[in-house]
Amino acid sequence: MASRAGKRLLTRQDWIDAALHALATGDVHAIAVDRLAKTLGATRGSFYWHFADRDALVTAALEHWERESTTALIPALDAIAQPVERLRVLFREVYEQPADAVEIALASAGDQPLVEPVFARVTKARLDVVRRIFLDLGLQDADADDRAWLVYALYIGHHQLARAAGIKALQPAQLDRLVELLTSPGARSAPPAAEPDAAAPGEGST
Amino acid sequence: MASRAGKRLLTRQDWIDAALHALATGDVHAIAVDRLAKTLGATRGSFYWHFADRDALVTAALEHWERESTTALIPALDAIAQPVERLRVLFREVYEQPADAVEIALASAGDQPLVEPVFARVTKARLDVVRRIFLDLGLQDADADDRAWLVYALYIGHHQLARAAGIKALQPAQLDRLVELLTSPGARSAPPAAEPDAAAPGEGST
DNA sequence: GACTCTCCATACAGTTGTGTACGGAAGGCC
DNA sequence: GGCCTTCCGTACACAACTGTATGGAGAGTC
Repeated sequence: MASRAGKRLLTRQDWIDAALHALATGDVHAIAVDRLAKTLGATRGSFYWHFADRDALVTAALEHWERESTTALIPALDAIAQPVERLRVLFREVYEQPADAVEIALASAGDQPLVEPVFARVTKARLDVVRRIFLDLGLQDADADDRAWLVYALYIGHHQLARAAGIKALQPAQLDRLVELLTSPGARSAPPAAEPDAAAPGEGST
Repeated sequence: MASRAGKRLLTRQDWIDAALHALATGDVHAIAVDRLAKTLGATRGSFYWHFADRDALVTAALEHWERESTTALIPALDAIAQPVERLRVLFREVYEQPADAVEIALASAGDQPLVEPVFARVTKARLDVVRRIFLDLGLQDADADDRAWLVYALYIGHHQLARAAGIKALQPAQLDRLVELLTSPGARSAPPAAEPDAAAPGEGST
């Protein structure tokens, strides 16, 4: 890119990358203009030329993450015709990776105004992908919803658990057993959910 | 408790409760002495009499949460002899509740020095409870480990997902299908793990 | 009624962060 | 070779937060 006096000039993307790196090694609060400037060897004067304020940087970083981690990956997955194979590829690409630190950082910041809409979009898009897998397997709508929810909850939980318990990644044999369990007829035979009116989670026992 | 000039005096527990409430509605950074003092109608002078510093409050709050949310609940669960019923009770108590906001806040702060040891202890204790259920069901060690991991990852993921996707709680019918799926022979029939060499079988369960 | 202990308010110092104002250097344009 | 645009450093005002020092009011004690 452009340079001046031998020194490379910073781009908007440089700040975004630095923000995502800070997010990965910390939390949303770690995206601090002060600290980013220090790591980039610049001052806040540079930052406020590229961005209106800190919120603009956070927003741009989240949108970048949304594209890289979700939007851009879906077409390649959908191109796989066999649903079981699609699930297997998904698991292999996604469960075997070490936990995505950005994702973990965002998961708990889901109530912050800047994070919430992005995270909701990503969640919905990913759930849709998995749901289509089970629909292609012949499951009913409600069953596919349940199963997709299960798979994705598992995905999120695994990454969190991996960090807390020090488990690095799923073993291939575990993956195979997992796919087998999830694609088994199993609970699929349940009646198409004439949901009982119950589900009054009001009482909080301990 | 004690009072002075009609005004109730604050206790150590008052500050801990306020800290946990702040944690539940925000993140770890939300535990700020300044703000807590404001919500309690006191000043930091009071706080620094009860606690050495902010870290002491955070530590005390985390230990309180550990007892209330895990340590104190295990004996009652273990008292249930039938493993399937134990799993069902666990799910009913735990999955039907709205997401524990403290837990979600802590999950992503798992790398912070103050949070990490507590969260690791809680994770291990809960995994042990579930693992015992599957051992009592007759599963081999490795299978019980896998299944426990699956159940607990599901638990964590469900709560996160519920917040992101706006799902409130599992319906009873979904719960039943879930228990059925998880206790089904399913992947249990997999050969007793002649793990491919790539697999370090221990997977660091401690 | 002086004395002490408990609990808290006030005041101050220091740190870290945001955002703005302004100036200035480097390089392209003519 | 003046001029303008791009990019960034410096300086300042301000807010939120931590931690410390100190004093003092209330209540119990003798």
